This record gives sequence, C-alpha cells and structure tokens, in this order.
Amino acid sequence: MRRTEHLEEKLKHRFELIRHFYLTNKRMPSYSEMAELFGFSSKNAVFKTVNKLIDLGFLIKDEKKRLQFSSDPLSIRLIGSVKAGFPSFAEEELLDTVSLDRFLIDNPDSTFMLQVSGDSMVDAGIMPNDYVIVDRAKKPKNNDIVIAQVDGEWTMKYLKHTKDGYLLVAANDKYKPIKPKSELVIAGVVISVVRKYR
Amino acid sequence: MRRTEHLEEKLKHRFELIRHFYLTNKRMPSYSEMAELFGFSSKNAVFKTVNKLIDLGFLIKDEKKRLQFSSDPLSIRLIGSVKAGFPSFAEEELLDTVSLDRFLIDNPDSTFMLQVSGDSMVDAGIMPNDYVIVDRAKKPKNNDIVIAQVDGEWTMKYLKHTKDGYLLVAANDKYKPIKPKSELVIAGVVISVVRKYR
DNA sequence: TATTATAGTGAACATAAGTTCACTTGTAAA
DNA sequence: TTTACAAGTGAACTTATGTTCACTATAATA
Repeated sequence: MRRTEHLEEKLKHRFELIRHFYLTNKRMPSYSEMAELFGFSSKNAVFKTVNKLIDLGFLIKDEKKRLQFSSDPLSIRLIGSVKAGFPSFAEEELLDTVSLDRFLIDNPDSTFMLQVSGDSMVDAGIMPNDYVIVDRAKKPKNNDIVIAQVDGEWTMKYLKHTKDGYLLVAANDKYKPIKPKSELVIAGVVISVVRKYR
Repeated sequence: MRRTEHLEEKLKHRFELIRHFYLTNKRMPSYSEMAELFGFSSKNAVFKTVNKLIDLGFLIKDEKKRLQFSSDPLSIRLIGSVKAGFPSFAEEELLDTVSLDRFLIDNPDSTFMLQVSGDSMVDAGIMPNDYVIVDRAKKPKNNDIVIAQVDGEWTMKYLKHTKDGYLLVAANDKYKPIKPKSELVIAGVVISVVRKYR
C-alpha cells in the first residue's frame, strides 16, 4: 500500500506546517489560516485533515474543544542516564518530555542569561563562553555561585560565609580569594549553566 | 497617588493570572475564561482590563487582532558578558530576550536529554549529574562529543577519526581511549550541556 | 454636600470560529 | 471499463468570540 504511506507523508508535512506556524506565531492557526498554509480553498478540507491528525495522535482537543499539540512542539524527550542508552523506536513514545524553559527557569522576570568571559570557574565545570542563568530574586547562600560587583568590578565566584565576613572564591587555583574591601553587591545567584556546541 | 499604585498592582496581578493560565494551558484564555479568573461576571470588565494591559505594554494584539504577550512569558533576558554586569532597571527593558528551548534545540523530534552518570568528560566541563542534549539526526564529525554504544556498553566520549578507524576518547586521564572491536553504534551527537544547581 | 471619574454589570451586536451537508473530482482497485 | 472511495469544494449553520452600548455602584475630589 504505497498509497497510504504517501498519504501519511502528506499529513506529516501538514502537521509540520502547523507546527511551524505555531513556532513563529506562538499560537495555533485557525482553520482558515491552515487552509492558506495547505493550499486549500475550503475550511472543510482542513477540518478533515485535522481530524486525521487527531486520530493519528499528533493533535488533540482540550476540554474546551480547542486544538492543541499532543506534545509540546519544543519539548524534548528525557532519558534516565547515558548508561541506559537510547530506547527503541517504539519505546521512544513512552518517554517523559521536558521543556528546557520550564525545567530551568522559575521566575522569568528576575532571570537573566549571561555569557561567561573568563576561566575563573573552570574547576566547577564552567568554561569560557558558556552561558550562566542567573536569578536576581534568589537569596544568595553559602557556597552558591554568584554574580557580584566587588570594588567596582563584576565577577562570578563562589560566595563563602566566613567568621570575618564574605569571601569570593574562584574555582581555579590561578585566582586568589577576594575579600571585598569597600563594597560587595551580589546581583544574582547562578541557578544553571548552559553550553552550546558549535 | 496611592490610588493608581494600588490599581497597577491589581492589574499586574491579573496579568499574572493570565500568564499562569497560559503556562498551564499553553494558550491565551478567552475573555470569558479571564472573567472567571478575575472573578468578573461581565466580559466587558475583562475587555477594559485587557485594554489597560495593552496600554501598559504587557500585552499586544497581533496583525490578526489576537491577544499575545509582548514578550514570551518564559523567555529570559540576555546580557552580553559577566564582566559587563547588570543593567539598570530602565535599561533592562532594552535587552534581547531568549527562549532556551529555541536557543538550544533545532529538531525537537530527534533531540533527547540524558543525565550524565560518570566523570569521563569532566575535563570538557561535563560533570556527573549534568544533563546533555543529544541530537540523533546530526552527523557525527571528528572531535564531536557523541553518545556511542561500543561492544555492548553505552558511553559518552569524544569521537576521533584516525587513520585506522574511529577512536573514542574521554576527557579524563583516568580513562584510556577506546578502540571499538566488534561494533560502534553512534546514537547521537551532544549539542549542548545543561547543569541545574540545587 | 455635590460632583466626577472609575470599576464593574448585563444585554446586544457583528464577526470569525469550528462544524455539517451536499456535491464534484481524481485515483486505486475490482 | 466500472466501481468505490478518499480528497477537496462551496455554501449553510451554530456557537463562541471580541466589542459596543447603556447603565449602576463605589470611592476620590472639589
């Protein structure tokens, strides 16, 4: 049955068009908009197409009968550990999915991403050009990695509470601990590190 | 004018309710749904509230007159480098915003997240319990970090092309390079590393 | 006190949404 | 060829959406 394979490819392609619309417009297209996307002149053709995509499990209708993706179009599947390896094609469907945004960020309003410029935290696995995600609203605690302004300069260091005040410690023997003289402004706590290859 | 301050807090709270709805339902609430959220019995009260939020710049209407957030509710602001430090409150508004999902993931369908179990890549800044993001569709190239199944076991290593075949090299002197005997299955290429503190 | 603006109500409206129906076209199988 | 069915058209229908209008209640201001 080459026919149905061809059919499913067509459907899959239309699903991709819907997804693309969603990613650029951040909302579902209406049936009229889908008609444009698919090159249809009738909404009913869209209606039938969407129903097929629902039957195939790509899309669903929520409790208010609004069209949704069955799995968030930007979420990725989560595998327990490297050692466990990759599941079979059939098992893939069973995996939990995660959105990195939701996984990493609690308070978008107070959260920033900064690019790392030096090598002062390499021993903590933070390499030059990595990105760190910083929450300004979070209370800095002992041993947290913080972004601090000390004596006029901005740095990223471990924050250590000691008997005689705060200490900023690098994760690199090249750099000596800093004991703030005049002022210590802690702008935020590093809650996450992100590295992107290539 | 305590009055208007109080007013803006109320509005801000209602904006938060909309955002919360969006984050849980992955779509904008309708005006009737907002009426429920706000405790109104008239859609017109919602209409006026939404218009105020539009005036204040929290929401916008797109070219098709559909309600949208002016900035993606999960995106975070991007700062050039740690050294540059944090901008002032006024300057914050001018920063670019990024969605981590969009920033890190190109092909959600072929992308997986795995938790790192060993210390074989520490010198590359990949620590135990970090997460790696792996694209199965990407062609593995020389010096890429790959997830490979070699002689029955799954590992993460640098992939090296040599004259006499492939070599899997750890980023840790403790581990010797592996030369696959029988089989080498490369399941995917590590495109990103993510670490979450606490 | 009287006045004026603001927040919310409730009904009515036009529009666009998703859906249904009857029909045509093209293609695969008998 | 003939048959059967899936794919798409086009119009009609229902419902829900955002919007407008006239009105009430509340609270700040003169």
